[in-house]
Amino acid sequence: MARTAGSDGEKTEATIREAAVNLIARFGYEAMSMRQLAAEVGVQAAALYRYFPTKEELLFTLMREHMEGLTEAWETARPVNADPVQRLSAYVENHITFHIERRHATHVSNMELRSLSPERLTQILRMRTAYEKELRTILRDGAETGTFSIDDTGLTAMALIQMMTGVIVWFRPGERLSIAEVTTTYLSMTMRLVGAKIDAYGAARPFGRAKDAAAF
Amino acid sequence: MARTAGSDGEKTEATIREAAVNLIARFGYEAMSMRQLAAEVGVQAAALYRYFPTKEELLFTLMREHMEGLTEAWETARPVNADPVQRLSAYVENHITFHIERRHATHVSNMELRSLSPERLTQILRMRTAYEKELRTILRDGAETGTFSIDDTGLTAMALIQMMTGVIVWFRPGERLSIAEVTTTYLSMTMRLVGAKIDAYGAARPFGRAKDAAAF
DNA sequence: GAATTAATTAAACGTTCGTTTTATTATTGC
DNA sequence: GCAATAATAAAACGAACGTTTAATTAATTC
Repeated sequence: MARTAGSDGEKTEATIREAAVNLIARFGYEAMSMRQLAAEVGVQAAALYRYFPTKEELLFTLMREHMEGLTEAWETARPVNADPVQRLSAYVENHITFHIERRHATHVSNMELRSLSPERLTQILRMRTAYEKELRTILRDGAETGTFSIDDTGLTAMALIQMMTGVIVWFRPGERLSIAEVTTTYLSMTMRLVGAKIDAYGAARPFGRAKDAAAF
Repeated sequence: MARTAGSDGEKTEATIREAAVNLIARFGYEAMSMRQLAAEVGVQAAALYRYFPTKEELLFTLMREHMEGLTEAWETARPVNADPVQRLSAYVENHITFHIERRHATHVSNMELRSLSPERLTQILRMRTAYEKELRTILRDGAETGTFSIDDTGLTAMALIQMMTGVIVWFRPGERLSIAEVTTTYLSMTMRLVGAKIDAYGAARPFGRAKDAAAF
């Protein structure tokens, strides 16, 4: 009926975050109750409010940190002074790896946007748009230099992102394919989709050369 | 406080279906209350239970009919005795057209699966799997005859479906692009993604010949 | 070791939810 | 035009929801 032995705020907060991502991904934000979350964490529902003032703020925190993580991952992975093929390769690889490794958090960020207040929705969408713009820039550069042949840059960017993010719907770790195999195949499909020149792509390939060269 | 003048069961049921699809697509199944739905229809909440025994049965009905509609549309559109390129073209065209014209129902069928009971979920997933299998068959046939060059048939099918269905996320009728323009561009991207031979595709093209020939 | 602060429980609050019950009126069939 | 039935309204049910308040104990500080 009060503070329990060995209790630690930082640990509790981390446990809440983790449990919330899993529960929301599985049941949905609206369907997850604060009591259910508290039970999963091992505390009473009231204890959650020491860490997050409202249920929506908890959701927003999860989404914001997911988007920040994605942006940071890309800033780290983004090659400097590279040609469009290399940059597109890096984007695809980073996107798929990041999303597969954070399947549940991605599910939350993609499916629960409508549960955010307008202001918070705008904030998340702004981060998402900025991230997607990076891809559009790569595609446009590649189209202008003749490396890619693309009808509609914006439409192609959306198609690629939907295709790549869709991996989390069917991918299950430890089954038929490894992350690396999935990434390789998606890289190959992406390059064909944007009409990348074989030579330019072949020269830029970071891994899996033999199998993919045949795929073209 | 009882039956109202001009009330008609069939009309009311149709109105409920329509309003439910829109509300669930906008707010989500869990977030939509039966009272909210009733208000949208213009009746009391109790009246809904004359048409659907539970909220979940209502959701299931909407999903089942959406999947049945998709299956029927494909059975009508499916070409007989056609080569893989023609069949893939028909599949893409049917899929995109159907989904764009039923954006809200598609949203419901894709996002609210976790609100179904296990038995109903299985039933919907069975219909979906059967529909997706049609695409895998086309891809496999094309790969075997050398018309397509594909790494992994199952993976490519999932990638294509995610890419095509993703249209409903960003497409808004009456904006920059028409349905036909979107379909044409997606057809072009699809054919490149599966490595279709240009000649075979060009010969099979049902529409938009000039623009798309250039796209390859 | 006393005072302070951090972490939590237990209980309750008002609201809303899906659903049921009962009564009432419009329409239809004969 | 009268009985049967279809279509609704009004009110209520118990349960669950997000959240708040107050009390209580563990850990930390000095």
